[in-house]
Amino acid sequence: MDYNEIDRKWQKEWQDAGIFEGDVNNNEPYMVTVAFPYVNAPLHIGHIRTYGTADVLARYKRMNGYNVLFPMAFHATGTPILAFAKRIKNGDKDLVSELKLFGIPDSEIEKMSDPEYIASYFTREIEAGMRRTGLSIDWRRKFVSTEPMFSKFVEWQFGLLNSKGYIVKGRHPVGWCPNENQAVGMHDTKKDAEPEIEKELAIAFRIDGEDAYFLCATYRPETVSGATNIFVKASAVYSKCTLNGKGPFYISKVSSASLKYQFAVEQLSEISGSELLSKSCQNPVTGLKLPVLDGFFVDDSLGTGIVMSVPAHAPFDYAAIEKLKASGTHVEITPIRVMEIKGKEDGKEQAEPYVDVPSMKYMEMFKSKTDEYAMLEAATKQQYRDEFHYGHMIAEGYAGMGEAEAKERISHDLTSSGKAMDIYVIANHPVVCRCGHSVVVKVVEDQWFLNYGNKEWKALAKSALDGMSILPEKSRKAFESAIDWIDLRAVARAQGLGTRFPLDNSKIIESLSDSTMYMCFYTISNLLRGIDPQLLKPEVFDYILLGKGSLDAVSKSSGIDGQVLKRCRESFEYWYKVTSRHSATELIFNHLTMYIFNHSALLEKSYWPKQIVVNGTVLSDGEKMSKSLGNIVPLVAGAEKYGTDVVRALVIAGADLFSDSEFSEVAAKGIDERLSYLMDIAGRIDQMETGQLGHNDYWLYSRLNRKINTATSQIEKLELRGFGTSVLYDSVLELRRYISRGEPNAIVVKDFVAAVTLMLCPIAPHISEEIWHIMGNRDFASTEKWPSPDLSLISDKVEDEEKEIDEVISDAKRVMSLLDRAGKAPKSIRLVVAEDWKRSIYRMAHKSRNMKQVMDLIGTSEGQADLGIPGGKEGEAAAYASSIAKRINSIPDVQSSQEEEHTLLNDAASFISKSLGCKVTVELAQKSSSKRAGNAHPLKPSIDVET
RNA sequence: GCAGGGGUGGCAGAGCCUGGCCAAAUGCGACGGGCUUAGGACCCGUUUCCUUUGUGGAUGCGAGAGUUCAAAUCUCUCCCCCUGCACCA
Repeated sequence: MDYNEIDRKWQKEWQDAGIFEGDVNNNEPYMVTVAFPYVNAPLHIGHIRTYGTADVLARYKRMNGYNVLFPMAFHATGTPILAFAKRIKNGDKDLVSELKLFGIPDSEIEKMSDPEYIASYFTREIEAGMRRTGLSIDWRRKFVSTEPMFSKFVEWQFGLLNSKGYIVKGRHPVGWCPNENQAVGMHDTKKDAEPEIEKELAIAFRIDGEDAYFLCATYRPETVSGATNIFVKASAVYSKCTLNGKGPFYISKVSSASLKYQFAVEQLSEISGSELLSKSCQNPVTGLKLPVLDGFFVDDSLGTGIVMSVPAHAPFDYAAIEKLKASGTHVEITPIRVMEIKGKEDGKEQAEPYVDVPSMKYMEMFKSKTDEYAMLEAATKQQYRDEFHYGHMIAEGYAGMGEAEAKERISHDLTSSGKAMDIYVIANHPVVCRCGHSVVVKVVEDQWFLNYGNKEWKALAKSALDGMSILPEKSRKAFESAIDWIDLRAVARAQGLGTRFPLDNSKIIESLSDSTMYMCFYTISNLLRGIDPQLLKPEVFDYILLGKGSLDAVSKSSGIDGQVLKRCRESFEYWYKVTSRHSATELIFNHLTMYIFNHSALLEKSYWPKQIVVNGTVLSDGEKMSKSLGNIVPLVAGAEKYGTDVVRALVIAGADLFSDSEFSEVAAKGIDERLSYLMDIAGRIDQMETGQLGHNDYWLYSRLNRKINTATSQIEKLELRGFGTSVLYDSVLELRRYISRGEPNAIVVKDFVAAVTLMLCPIAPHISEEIWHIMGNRDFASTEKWPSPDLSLISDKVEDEEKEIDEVISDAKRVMSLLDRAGKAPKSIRLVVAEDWKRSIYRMAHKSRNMKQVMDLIGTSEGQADLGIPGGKEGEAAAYASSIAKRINSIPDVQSSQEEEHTLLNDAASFISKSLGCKVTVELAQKSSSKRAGNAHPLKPSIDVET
């Protein structure tokens, strides 16, 4: 079928009819918003996961009579667009080839050294892509996050946050490129490595006979009392310097250069590492005299370039000492153990021989590693892991404490007595900036933060969350932890596009923080369009969003027409009552949580979000879509190639909300086949007969109404995988069976296809619309009423009976194939229907799930009468009951009588006969002459194949 | 490391909340057959093992233990995988 033609036709019809434009009216409102796209790339099919899921909800709600608003805007603030422009300017080949992958012409790429142009180009492209995908968006409300009128809104937001005391000032470590002199994040580094910043404790070891210290950075300050010596790198250059006026300290020259982004560093002198070897110092806790040694593993660019050596707890330290000994250096060092392992139940440590030097044990554990360095790394990791979980201090002053507690206490003790200080390091060093320089840690003073750590604010956010529906519900826990976890968030940056930070005009508001409330702005963006942004003073938004002040006063002071202000207020009040927010799962820990916080802080409770929906991503043939793999499917190209609805169904309904969905050609073909089948049937209804409804017809009605019932509850919860399977795949199966079973009834098929088409509409709107019109309807399926189930037509009995027919056929086929193997050809088949007393026994067994009770009943004459066992059949009944005793737990609930079953099979005999290619007769067990009559069970007639 | 989500048949993926018609839906793949000049599409069958004029049995849902008349489903322990971890959209 020609999807493209159908897609375009209905997109145009919808557009012309304006059915997706939402305006205030008397119906119940429902507003759906999605994380707006960042305008530095075209859409690929992965985007449709989130946008499409939101669209499904919007379309579903629309069909349920809600007045739906699904708006869209564009995100352009922040640094990526600037970086993008710069890369184009520098002729970055990777970026250019990536853009070409999306089919962007050279003539356009050339112009992209201008950030403005990038934003406008992709804004157009993305909108076109969304339109091409049939998203039911009200485009009249679109805006870009860099627009002046939106900036005014953001300024209002931050002014209000500040007045509530949620903005604070402090110091903060960031990844920093000393060469480019700016903060760097993941997208600024080679291999897109995220600079992981960790805090270490730098401990000062007083040098004997000199007013100076060795400054050792360590992750494990709790082991300091086990320090037996100091390691330096003999070949490196060290610097004697003060940090923030303290010291003087010896640290490596390289580290002194990077630490100046954290401290005021005053260089005093330089000295070679080998010269340090003659010095000694004191352990700050135990007072032990520590020699200085050359450590083979010491890297002068890590930490401070000086390491405290704890051989008992650090495999590297132990190994370095052994190495020195082996090379003939005179070393007299006894490892000192500071903790022991308790509570590990595998018993290994009881038997271990190196109890005084635990690190030896761990080295032994990984001795199979060929590479010594890898062995030591593995040993270090394992030892730390064990000691973290099971370690208990034995060192004086901290005995009995767990590792974590001891670490905290010792750090505190050392820091408060001036013997140590915090320093930040790049944990995954080296992280290299795109410019080629190693990234260091810079502590930014006077940084502005949103204080998400504020207790009252957290409580507000929690209560907002409690009042919200979260889909899928199982992700609620993630939100709860996110609210607990989120703390200070830097909010002003030196660079990037965006809104100036009201408290410091030299800064730009960070781009995730400026997009936490923009959903409100949709309700008024179309009304404010054309108004001079300068008029949008805070009191305007106070009035519109908070209902503060009087219309006249605000109109007068702002200079904005009172009618406009009034409509804005009404629009906000109307739409923002019920909002559903959609995003991908990875935004739970930042955007979505910030969204909750900001809404709960700024708006009245009645305008807090009502629902958040999160979804997984899209894989392409099992792989994550990535530029390097070249497996990104651009959205428009995908829609053109496979058909919009095929892509939509695949991506949206291909997986559970929370898991990743899979895009593959094979699956696309599968969807295509089903959609084509439905369309084909719809076109053939006219040629079908009508007549009296038979068993088969009631079966299809039962299936249909059951489907409507369950599918509706599934789509309510956006369980779209199950929904899609039931509405698309199962429907096709059911229709096929129905048609092959006998004369299809036009009315029944029409009812079925109509309901299925309407339910399919949110997922596959274009094809549904087409089918709907093929069936002779004039109005849009998209605005049609969602089908409601007729529960009275749902019948377990009818469905069980049809299932019985299918099973008779498949069982008979099996028997026939066995006969075939034996070289016998079937002549005719007799189906023998089980007696009613067997049904009584089944029912009893099903109800009681206790065969003894049933047997007891058969044993009494009253029981026999109750069960309808004819005289003389007691023995047979008891034997029968015991024969089914084994499967007591799987005895079905039988509703049909023998008479009914007989009629059913008789009526279906021609169908069964046709399926088997053999004559079929049906008889009652008590009247049957078949030897196999006794084998008949309720719903499982005995099949006697005569040869 | 912390937090969240997972581990089901050749593969993908239901089922798990609310234990029992679950040898486990559905799809894909594979194999055999039909249709066809042939291929595709379509249709039928098989796809853990054993048994077989059938509706029977064994094993079985990451590993182990437990609760129960009964466990893929409930409890505990362990192993493994995925995602996120902040100034970055």
